[in-house]
Amino acid sequence: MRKTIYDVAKELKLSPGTISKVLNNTGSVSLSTRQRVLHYVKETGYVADTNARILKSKFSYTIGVIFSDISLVGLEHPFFGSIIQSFKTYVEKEGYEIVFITSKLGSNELTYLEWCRNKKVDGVLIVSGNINNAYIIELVSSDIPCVSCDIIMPRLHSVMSDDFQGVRLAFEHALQQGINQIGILSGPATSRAFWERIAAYQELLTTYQLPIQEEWIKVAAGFGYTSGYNATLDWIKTVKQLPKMILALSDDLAFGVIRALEESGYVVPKDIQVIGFDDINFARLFTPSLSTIRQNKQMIGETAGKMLIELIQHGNGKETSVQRIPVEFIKRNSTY
Amino acid sequence: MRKTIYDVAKELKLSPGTISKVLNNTGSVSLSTRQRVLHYVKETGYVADTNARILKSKFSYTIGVIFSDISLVGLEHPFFGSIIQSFKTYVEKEGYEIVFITSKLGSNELTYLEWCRNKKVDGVLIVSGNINNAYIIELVSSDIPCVSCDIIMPRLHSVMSDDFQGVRLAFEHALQQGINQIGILSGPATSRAFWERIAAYQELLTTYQLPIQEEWIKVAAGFGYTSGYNATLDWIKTVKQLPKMILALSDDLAFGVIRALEESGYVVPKDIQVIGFDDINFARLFTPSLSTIRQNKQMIGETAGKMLIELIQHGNGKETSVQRIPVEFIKRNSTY
DNA sequence: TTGTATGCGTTATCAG
DNA sequence: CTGATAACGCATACAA
Repeated sequence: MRKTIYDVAKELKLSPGTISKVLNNTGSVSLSTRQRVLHYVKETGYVADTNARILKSKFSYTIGVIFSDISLVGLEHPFFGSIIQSFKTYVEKEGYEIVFITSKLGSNELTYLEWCRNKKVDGVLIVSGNINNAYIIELVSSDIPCVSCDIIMPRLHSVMSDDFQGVRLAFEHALQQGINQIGILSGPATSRAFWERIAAYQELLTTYQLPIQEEWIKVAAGFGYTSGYNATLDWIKTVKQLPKMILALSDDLAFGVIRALEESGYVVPKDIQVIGFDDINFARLFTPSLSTIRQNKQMIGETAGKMLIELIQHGNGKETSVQRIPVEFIKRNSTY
Repeated sequence: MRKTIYDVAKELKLSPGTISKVLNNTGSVSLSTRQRVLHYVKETGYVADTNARILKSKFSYTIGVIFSDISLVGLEHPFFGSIIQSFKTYVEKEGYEIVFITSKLGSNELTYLEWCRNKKVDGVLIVSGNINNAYIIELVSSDIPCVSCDIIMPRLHSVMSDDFQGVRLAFEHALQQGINQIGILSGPATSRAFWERIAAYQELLTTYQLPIQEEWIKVAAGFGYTSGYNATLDWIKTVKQLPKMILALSDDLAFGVIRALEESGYVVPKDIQVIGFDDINFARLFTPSLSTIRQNKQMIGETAGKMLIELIQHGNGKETSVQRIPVEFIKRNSTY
């Protein structure tokens, strides 16, 4: 049997209450006994039972993670997977633990909020999810601190890349070379990141006084390589004239774009330059190596962790905020 | 406040004990009241408090996952990340939940076993870890069911790829073409998968009566692209004659091999054919697209889940076993 | 400052 | 078959 707080109390000839106090830094206890307890605890390796503790108190030192499997890739997602990892690393350093929220507990179907109440999670990271999902709305509307690194909603704190800056960097790289025929290939506009970048694209066109050409905005059916590939083939077939530079809104899409262009007889970057978005690991290994807008996944995850813990510990949490993490243009061989 | 078992007892004019019985399918209760309770519970959405439940019983319906961050990439690991994902999906379907074991709880340092005892995890998946790690040994030696998809130890059940078959497939592909100069590029032999494949390589050489040439076994310093690249450059510099086919023991390494060969003036596959191992997503997008030994990550994760749950529920668990999942040769353009 | 008592929400063991 | 009642291990308000 595991050692309980009663055991250590007995061995130290103290009361369980006193032990609890020094372990939680609460109440008042004399320095000498405090040290005696601390010392004993360290020697013996006693640590309070987590479940009993959570049952009794209102906190759990646990953070829930919502990862709606949009594309069913889950943890292997090249972008969100990294963010979760750095978030996890950060909050664990702070003594928290992460656990995936699943909308079912054993065999019971639960809403996210019910699940969180049941587990008494202190806060939740919404990695990705749908703004219109009723469960998400319910959760965000509750008193549980939430931070997201993908979606933006009222009463939700978000941390994500500076998408506008990303698109602007692509523009600047084009204009520097005197290129003003810039196209954009997006994934499904159901994703905030995508439509926000499209909006940035449109705004920048007018900023730089470039003609808006609807046919230079192409939307692929999915998020991955194949979608980018197919969309580009279709694009080539239907457009009067292709732009000189294409900004693909994810590296995966960009890979598809490039292959489709090549197979259609275009040379990248000579005929058309291509820029990706994300800078996933393989961007540099692709042929041609991919110029791209690097998102700082590590900082996004870490910042989200910092922000969430701050909200948990010092409350004042239900205002809307969006913190933007700078992106960076990485020049490789798919552009000049 | 959340609804408790007392509330539903009161509303149904029953005792809490009875409610508990029907919820847990234990003890005996009349069909009529059982149905009444079940119905009420479904209507009202009551679900028992997890922490109270775990506190009282000895199980938690929770599975711990150990993922020693060998290479610090964590969840983004292109191979293990996928396995965890499919494992997670499977066990969640069975009503279990996964949680990462971290060797610290709040601010306390714990051994894996202590951590598991504290959390009362029902079983653990050891995704990757070191055979000589004292914590791992302690855990595996305990009564807690463990399954691994990377390491092999006494009293541990393992499920992993059929590495011997993988190497054999590479050999067969070479011999089919009349090629008998086969080299192997490995990562650090601290990894079971690597040294096991090297052993298979050596065994197959004698099986097929090919001369053993020590200089055709090359060991890179790390696991990734750069390691493969550097090792290959070094290889080229020091070897009398390169083999006609190189089996790289991971796709990442293979990418490095190919780039190094190309930069040294060799043409892949004309001069030298290269085969990878894993079939990560990017393998088909590399140039040339990578022929590789595909590991069935999905089945590994699922099988591990199935096996672990079986052990949890029907015990009889502390024998050593190794279940091998078939691999598959995927022909692409880095070989003929 | 320390100890005692009660409750957190369950499950399980008994009587009835 | 059903209902009290006692743990489970801890935290906390309160009494000493």
